[in-house]
Amino acid sequence: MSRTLAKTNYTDEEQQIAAFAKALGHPVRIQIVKLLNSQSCCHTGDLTDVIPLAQSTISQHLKALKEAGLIQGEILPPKVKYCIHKANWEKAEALFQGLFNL
Amino acid sequence: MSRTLAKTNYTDEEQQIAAFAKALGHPVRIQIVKLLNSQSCCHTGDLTDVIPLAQSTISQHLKALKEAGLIQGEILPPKVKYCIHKANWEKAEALFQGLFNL
DNA sequence: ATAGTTTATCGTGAAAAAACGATGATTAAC
DNA sequence: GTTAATCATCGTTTTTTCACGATAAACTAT
Repeated sequence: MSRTLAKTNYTDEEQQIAAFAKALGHPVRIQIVKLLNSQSCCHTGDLTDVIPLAQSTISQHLKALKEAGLIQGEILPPKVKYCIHKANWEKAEALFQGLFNL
Repeated sequence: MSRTLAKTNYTDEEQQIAAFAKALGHPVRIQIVKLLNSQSCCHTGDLTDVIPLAQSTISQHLKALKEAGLIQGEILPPKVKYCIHKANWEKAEALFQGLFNL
């Protein structure tokens, strides 16, 4: 079976750092992670108060950050508490540091 | 005149780091900046040898990195020599460092 | 002048991102 | 059981990204 005719040929590290970078590639998401870092955590509602975007839009951005692994959400009915995913955050930090200190 | 009904309200810093992150948000572009950092500089042709993508596609990615300010190109006919834009690279480094050390 | 090399740009198509309103799901409080 | 609150998901539209081939631009070398 011939699959992947066009080889991808990126290292895991390259893909990982690109994924982190992509997740941080929007000013709203920068705002969000900065907020989550300053306060230890916060709810979606807190964000909709601060950010002039529709609630559904903010939810989408949170999903993007979550899928990249940079944040995590704890369901705490009827709210959801979002926090930085510390382990992955530090992983991202290390990757960027490695990239810039070549 | 009413313009900008939906206020943007991002700081320059947030926009700047998001722009840098966005430019780094693709594995090929990570590969490219890594290459440009290891060798001091290189030509587009060198990249097309290493990366299995069409020449026009690579040129597009170089353009994205250039517009973000992370690299610069010196026309050296008939070739173009690409290098890291050192000042902006260090600016990006500082911004990411600031983001991660909150 | 002709031909060759190198790179950017144009035009296109497919896929993903960004934004919104509306709807659903879940739980708390009454 | 109704109602209110909180958040995610769905469906949609618009814009942007990614990739390609083809063409154009610029300079070398013959």
